[in-house]
Amino acid sequence: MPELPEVEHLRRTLAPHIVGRRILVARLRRRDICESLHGTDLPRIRHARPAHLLEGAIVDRLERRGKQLAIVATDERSLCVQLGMTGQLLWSTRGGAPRSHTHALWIFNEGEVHFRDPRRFGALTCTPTFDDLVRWRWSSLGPDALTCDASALGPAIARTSRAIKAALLDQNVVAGVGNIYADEALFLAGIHPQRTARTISPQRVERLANAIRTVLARAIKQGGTTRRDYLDADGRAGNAQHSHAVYGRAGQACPVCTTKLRNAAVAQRTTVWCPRCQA
DNA sequence: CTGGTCTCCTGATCGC
DNA sequence: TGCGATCAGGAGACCA
Repeated sequence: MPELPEVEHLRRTLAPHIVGRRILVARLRRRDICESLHGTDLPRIRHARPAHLLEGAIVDRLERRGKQLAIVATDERSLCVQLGMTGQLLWSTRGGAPRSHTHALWIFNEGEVHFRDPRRFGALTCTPTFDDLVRWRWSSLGPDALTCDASALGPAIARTSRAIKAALLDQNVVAGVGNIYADEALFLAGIHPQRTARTISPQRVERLANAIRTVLARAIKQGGTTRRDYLDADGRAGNAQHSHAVYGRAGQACPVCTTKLRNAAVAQRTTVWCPRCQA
């Protein structure tokens, strides 16, 4: 997905188009990408009705936690969007035929929001209130990576024997870090991705927490990373991919010490690191 | 509970 | 040009 910076940039580009405006029509073109938690105590009811998808509602705000984005209405109905690997929320003013793989759309007086997701790893979750979303979906997430400091990160990794990279990718440990920014943050902190999480010293944990915030904040400023699919609400690609230190640069020179960057699978994910800076 | 592996799906790219 | 293999930014299900 889109990791935290991409979702945050999407939130910022989508908000001006829809906050304060009424959703006239909500259409779900593929039911299996949506689940609704309306009307009962779980676990999950599919076949959301248009009202569950905020039809008739006025958008009050967009909330983000980690990589998840919620559209919250003034009547508290909420719709949580997970972008998966290839999800997009695109704003358009022309009412032409939706692009391929558009699974849901919301029509406003001023334009439309289309949810596209070719690979369909994304999902929509509808809840009667924002509190319900937090309770059922967001309460198990770790601290938001953009604001997490050592006091939040330390306890989260203190007892796990997993590789630190695997821990960072776990949304219940810290919310918002994915494969790209895990590698970038570990590089900036000088920590080997295979290092056992609980053996990292408090000083290094502090350095890692700082690195995570730094890397994510920088990427947000650059509009996120676009490798292939990511676009913001206005259809624009990001620019953060041009300043990655290690991600996507296996075999090339380390930007700090010029050692050849190594790559291997860690936690089943492509991982790149500098064998010298991250000993 | 924990941690590792598998799997869902489409599309771009690469080597033959 | 065509075709199969491989690889992608995620995360929930399943298993030992």
